[in-house]
Amino acid sequence: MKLQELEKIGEYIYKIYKEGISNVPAVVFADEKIIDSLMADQSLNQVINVTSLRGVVYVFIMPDVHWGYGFPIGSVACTNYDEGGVISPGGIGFDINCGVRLLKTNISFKNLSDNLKEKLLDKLFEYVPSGVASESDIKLSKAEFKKVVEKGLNWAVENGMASENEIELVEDRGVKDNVDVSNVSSEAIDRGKCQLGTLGSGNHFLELQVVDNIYNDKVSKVLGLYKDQLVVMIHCGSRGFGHQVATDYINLMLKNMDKYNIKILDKQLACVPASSPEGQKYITAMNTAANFAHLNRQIITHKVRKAFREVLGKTVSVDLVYDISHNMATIENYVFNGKKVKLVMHRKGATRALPPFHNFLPDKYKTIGQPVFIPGDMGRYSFVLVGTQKAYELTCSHTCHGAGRTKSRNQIKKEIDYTDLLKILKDKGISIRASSKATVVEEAPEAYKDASIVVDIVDKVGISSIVARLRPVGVVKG
DNA sequence: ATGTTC
Repeated sequence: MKLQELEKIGEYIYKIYKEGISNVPAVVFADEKIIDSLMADQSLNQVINVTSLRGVVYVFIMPDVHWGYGFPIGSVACTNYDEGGVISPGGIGFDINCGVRLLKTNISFKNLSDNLKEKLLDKLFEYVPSGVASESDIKLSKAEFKKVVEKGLNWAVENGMASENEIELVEDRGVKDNVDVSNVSSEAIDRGKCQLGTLGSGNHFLELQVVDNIYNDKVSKVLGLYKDQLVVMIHCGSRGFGHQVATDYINLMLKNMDKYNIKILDKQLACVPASSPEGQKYITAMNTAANFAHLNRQIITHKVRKAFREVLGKTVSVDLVYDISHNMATIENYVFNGKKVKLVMHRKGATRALPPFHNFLPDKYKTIGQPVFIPGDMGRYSFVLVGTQKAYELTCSHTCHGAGRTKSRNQIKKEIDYTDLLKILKDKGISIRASSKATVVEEAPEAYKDASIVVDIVDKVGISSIVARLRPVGVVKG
């Protein structure tokens, strides 16, 4: 390669740098096959575009990388806050604070009859609205909604949908600092006020899963996970609310970039200095949407508990393991390569993977590092990992977020038939409830890499450490 | 991802 320099710098580690464009190299964690597909794809240009942003100091690309809006999904972009480093909504994504939470039950899967599993899925599908325009049974006025999103998970505690102990297991206790709903548009509030406790569509899901394999007994024990245990994984975000916040601020930034003399290679990289008035406003609006997403996953958890109790009785327990975010930006002082910098850390399809004894960790997980959940596709596996010291040193404490798409929605629709897919899943013991057949086909396992491949890479590189494998047995989709 | 192509 000439201008687009790709250099292998270690086992599963590459650098990408384009002379005259990149301010810093992107460090890519991948195997050869992933590198090949990256080089053949638009996502290569997106990686290079990110390395050209003003004030960018570190770019990390994860093995689940694929094309996204402006920034590739599977990227971490850190800019220097004190030196005019930018913040860009495209580096966070439209679904602000999309994330995953894992719930553990006190039920062994072998004790759950098919009949009860089906009943449970019926109830879950009934109680958790899913699909694009789905609305919640919680309908708030605009004024009420504003208070609710400012309170974040504290509102769930006040309303009996979460316990004080439980919210310790959510990043920032589910209440972001620096929230200001007055920087959120009236349209966003309109879209969000009837969507709390709804799943959404696309790759979002609620799954009944079984702990299928344990790779680390000690850590599993601390997390309260054991083989054959029934668990619940929830993957969703901030719905139309976050989407509108992102849209509003992309437009605002496009209008204001000239003022800061910012030139970008793609309109989708719209950005302003994080310390500018527009940047500050976006940060407060993004944090408000982040509160929404935490609350959304919490309210869904409450509904899951209701469904479980009705089907399985009062002795059933459904406890939060942890709640992670994979579309978010934070501003943090970080010591990297011996240098202390205030970083604007954009993570888009990337998960925080904090090392053991990090300040941000809840007491019960201090010794093991931050729990990391990597959802795979509906037919194969999802994974539990933990953050490591090596992630602190190599990626400012980040790892991957999923399997990564290999086929577009349109492509997979041409290849897979809904009825065939349902039969294949049924033969594997996986039942489905979905509000849209098209969505199920778009999310077919064949449209994704096997999450095992991605997880194996991050584990071997050491930017997180594998703990357990989870296998889906029931799926609720939008 | 999304009141599914502003």
